[in-house]
Amino acid sequence: MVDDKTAARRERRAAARKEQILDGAARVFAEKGFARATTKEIAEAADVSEGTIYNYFDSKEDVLIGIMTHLGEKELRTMQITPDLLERGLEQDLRDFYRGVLRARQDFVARNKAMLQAVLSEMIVNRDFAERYSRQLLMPGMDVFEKHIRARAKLGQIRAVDVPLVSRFFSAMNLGLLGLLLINDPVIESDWESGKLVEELTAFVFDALEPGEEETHQ
Amino acid sequence: MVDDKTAARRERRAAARKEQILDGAARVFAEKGFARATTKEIAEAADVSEGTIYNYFDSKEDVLIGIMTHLGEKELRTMQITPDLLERGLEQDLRDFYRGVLRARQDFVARNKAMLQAVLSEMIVNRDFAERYSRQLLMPGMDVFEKHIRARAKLGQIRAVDVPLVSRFFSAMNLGLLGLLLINDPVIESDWESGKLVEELTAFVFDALEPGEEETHQ
Amino acid sequence: MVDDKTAARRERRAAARKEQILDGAARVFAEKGFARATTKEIAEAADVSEGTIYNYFDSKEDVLIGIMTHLGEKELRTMQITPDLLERGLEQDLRDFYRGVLRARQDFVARNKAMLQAVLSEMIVNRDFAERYSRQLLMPGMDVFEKHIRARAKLGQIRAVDVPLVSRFFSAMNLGLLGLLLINDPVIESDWESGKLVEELTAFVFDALEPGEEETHQ
Amino acid sequence: MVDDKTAARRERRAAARKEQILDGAARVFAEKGFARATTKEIAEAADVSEGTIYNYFDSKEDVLIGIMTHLGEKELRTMQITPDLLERGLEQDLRDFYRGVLRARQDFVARNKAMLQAVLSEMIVNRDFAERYSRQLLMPGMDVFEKHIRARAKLGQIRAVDVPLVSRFFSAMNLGLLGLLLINDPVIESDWESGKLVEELTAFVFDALEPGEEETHQ
DNA sequence: CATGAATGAGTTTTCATTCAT
DNA sequence: CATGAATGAAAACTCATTCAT
Repeated sequence: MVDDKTAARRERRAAARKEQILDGAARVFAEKGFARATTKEIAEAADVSEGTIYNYFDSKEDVLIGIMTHLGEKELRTMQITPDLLERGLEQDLRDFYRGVLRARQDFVARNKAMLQAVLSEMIVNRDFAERYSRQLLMPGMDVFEKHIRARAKLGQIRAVDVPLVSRFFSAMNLGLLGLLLINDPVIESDWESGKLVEELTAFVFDALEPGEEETHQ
Repeated sequence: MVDDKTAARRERRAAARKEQILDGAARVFAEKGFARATTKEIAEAADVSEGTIYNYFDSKEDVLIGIMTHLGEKELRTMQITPDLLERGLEQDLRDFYRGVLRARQDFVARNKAMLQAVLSEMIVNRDFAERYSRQLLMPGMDVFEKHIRARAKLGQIRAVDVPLVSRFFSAMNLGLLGLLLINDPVIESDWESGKLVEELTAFVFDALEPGEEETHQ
Repeated sequence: MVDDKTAARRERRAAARKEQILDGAARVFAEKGFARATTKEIAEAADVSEGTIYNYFDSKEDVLIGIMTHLGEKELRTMQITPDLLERGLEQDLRDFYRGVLRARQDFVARNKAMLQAVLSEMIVNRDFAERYSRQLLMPGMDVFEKHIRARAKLGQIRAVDVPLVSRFFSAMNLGLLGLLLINDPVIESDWESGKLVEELTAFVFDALEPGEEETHQ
Repeated sequence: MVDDKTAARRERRAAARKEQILDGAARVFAEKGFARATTKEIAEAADVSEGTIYNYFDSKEDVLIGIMTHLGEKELRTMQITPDLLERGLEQDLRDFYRGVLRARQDFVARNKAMLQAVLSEMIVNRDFAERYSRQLLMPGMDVFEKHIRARAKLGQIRAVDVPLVSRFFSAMNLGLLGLLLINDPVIESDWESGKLVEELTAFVFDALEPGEEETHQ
C-alpha cells in the first residue's frame, strides 16, 4: 500500500515534470521554430537541466510530438468534441451553434497559441507531423462536424452541399485565420477578441448555407 | 560595343544562375523546411557547387528571401494584380469574376507549391519573414481586393459588410486551403484540379455576400 | 555545505580545463600562427574535443585573448612588478638590479616562449591585440621602470635623459632580442642561457647611463 | 630586332605588373596580416583580376616571398650596404656615422612600413620566412656592421666587446623600435620623425662603446 | 532521478586556385 | 595575357545526445 502511494505520487510528479518541459519547449518553439530552438534554451525555459529532458523524452522531436499529443487531448476537451455533441447541437439554432463552436475555438487558440505555432510551422514541411496533425487535431473535429452538417441537411436546415468539401472550407477558414493571427495581422488581432470576428464570420458563412428559397442568380 | 554585349550576356547568365539556385533551394526547403535544409542539399538540387551559392546570395537566409521576392513578382504577374483589375473585373458577373480569380490563384499555387511551402513554414516562426510575406505577397492582392469589394458594394451587388475583415476572410480561406493542400488532405487534393473546388467554393462564399432580398433568417 | 564543496570543485576543474586549452592553443599558435592554427589542431594539442573549447571560450580569438591575459598575470607575478619594486631595487647596485631584471625576464621568456610567439605575431597585424598587448604586457612594466629611472636620476646615479624614450629603448631592446630568439638566431640562442648575454647587455647598456667619469666597473 | 624590342617591352610591362601586385598585396597584408588577406582583396588593391595574380605568382605565399625579396633588394640599395661602406664610414666620426645609418634606416622603414609589417608578422610563426628574413634582410647588414665594428675596435675607437653579440644588440634595438612603431606606441611615433629619437639613441648607445674615460662629447 | 560537462558529427561559410572565354 | 565565375576542400562553430557524478 505504501508502495502504491509512493508509485502514484511518483507518477504524478513525473506527469507534472513532463508538462513543465512541454510548456517551456512550446514557448521556445513558438518563438524560434522547432529547428532553431536548442535543447539548452528549452531546458532554461522549463527550468530543468538538459539531461532531465532526456529522462522524459527520447529526443527533441519527441518533445514536439508530446506537444501535439497534449494539444490534441486538450482540444478534444476544450471543444467538447464528444459523440453527444451532435444531439446537443441539433437542438440549438444553427447560427448560435456555430457561434459557440467559434468561440470555443478562439478560446482554445488563445490559450495555446505558442503550441499551435510550434506545431503548425513544422507540420508544413514534415510529412510525419502533417499526418499526425491531420489525425490528432483536424480529423476528430471534422468527423463530428461532417455528421452534424449531414444531420442538419436531413432536417432541411442546410441546402444540399458536398459535405466533405464544405467541412474543409470551415477547417480551412479556421486554419487561415489562425495563420493571419500568427503573422500578426492587425485587423484579425484586434477583432479576434472583440467578438466582431465571430459575428461577421457567422454572417459571412452561414447565410450561404441556408436554403434561401428565392435566391435569384441571373 | 563588344563590352556591352559581353556585359549583357554576363548579366543574363547571372540571372539564370540565380533562378537555377532558387529553384533548387525551393524544392529542398519545401521538402525539409528551411532550417533542416543544408546548403549541401541545395547545391545538389540546383546542380551547382556550394561555393557558387555564395557567389549569388549572401547567406542561406538570403536565398529564402530571394525565393519570396521572386514569388511576389511572379504572383503580381500571374494574378494580374494591376490597377485596372478593378475596372476590368467590374464589368464581369460577380461569380465569374471570383471564379477567374480562384482559378488564377490555383494555377499560381500549383506552379509554385514548393516555394510557397518553403516560405509559409518559415513565416510562422520568423517575425521578419512574416512581415515580408505580409507586405510582399498578402497585402498587394488584398488592397486591390478591398477596393473591388467596395466598388461592388457601391453598385449594390454586395450587401454592407466590414470590408477589411471580409477581405481577410477571403485571404484566410485561400491560405487555409493552401495549408490543407500542403498537408496532403486527400479531399482537397482531388478536388483542387477538377473544377469542383472552385464551383463549391464560389457557391459557399458568394451567396452570402449577395443582398438576397427575401432571405428569411428565423 | 555539500553544494559549496561541489561548486568549488567544479570551479577548480573548470579553471584547470581552461589552462589545459590555453596551453595547447599556445603551442599550436606558436608553431603555425593564430590564423593558420585550426580549432581541430588546438583540440588535439589540448587533448579535448573541438566542442569543449567552445564551452570555455567564445571563439578562437577569445582563446588568444585568454592567452594574453594569462600571460599578463604571469608576467606580473614572475617579474614581481609590484609597487615596492622601486624601493627594493634602489638599495641595490644599479648593475645588479638590471641584471636581476634581465634574468627574471629571460626566465619568463623561456617559460612562455610559445605564448609570446603566438601573441607577438598577431599583435603586429591586429590593432585590437596591439592595444591589448601594450596595455596588459608592455605598460605595467614600463611604468614601474620609468619611476625607477627617475628615482635613480634624482639620486645622481643616472645622467639626465628623456625618461619615457629611454624606457622604450629598454623595452625595444627586450622586444628585439625576443624577436631574434623567435627567429632562431644562433648567436642569441646560444648566449641566452649562458649568462653571457646578460653580462654583455648590462655592460652595453648601463655604462652609457652612468655619469661615471672614471668608469670603474670592470 | 623587332622581336627583341617587343620582348624587352613585354618584360618591362611584366615587371611593372609584378610590382603593382606586390604594392597592392603589401597594403592588404599590412592591414590584415597575411593569412587574413584574401586574394580578392589583393586583386582589388592592385587593380587587377584575381586570375592575373596567378599569371605572375604561383600562390599567395609566393606573393609574400616576392615582397620580401623586393624589400631585401630595396634595403640593400637604400642602406647602401656595399663593400665600400666600411671605408667610407671609417673616415667619419663614429657618432656621425651611426646617426647616418639610423636616419637611412628610419627613412627605409617609413617608406616600407606596410611591407615590413606584412613580413614581420609572418616571420615570427613561419620557419621558412624567418630563415629568409634572416638571410635576405638581417644578415647582409649585420655582416657589414660586424666588420665595421671590428675595424673601429682595431683603431681603438671602440672598447673590446663580443662583436657578434653587440651587432645583434644594434639589430635588436632596431627591430624592437620597429615593433613599437608598428603597435603605434605614441612616444616612438612622435619622436620618430622629429630626429629626437636619433639623437637620444645615439647618446644611449654610443657612450657605452667608447673607451673614453673623460667623455668629451658636449 | 537531476545535473551539466564532454562529445563529435554536421552545418554554414570562406577563399585560394583553376580554367573557359 | 586578362578576366571572373566556378569549384570544393577546409574552416569555425553549433548542438542534440550521452554519461559520470
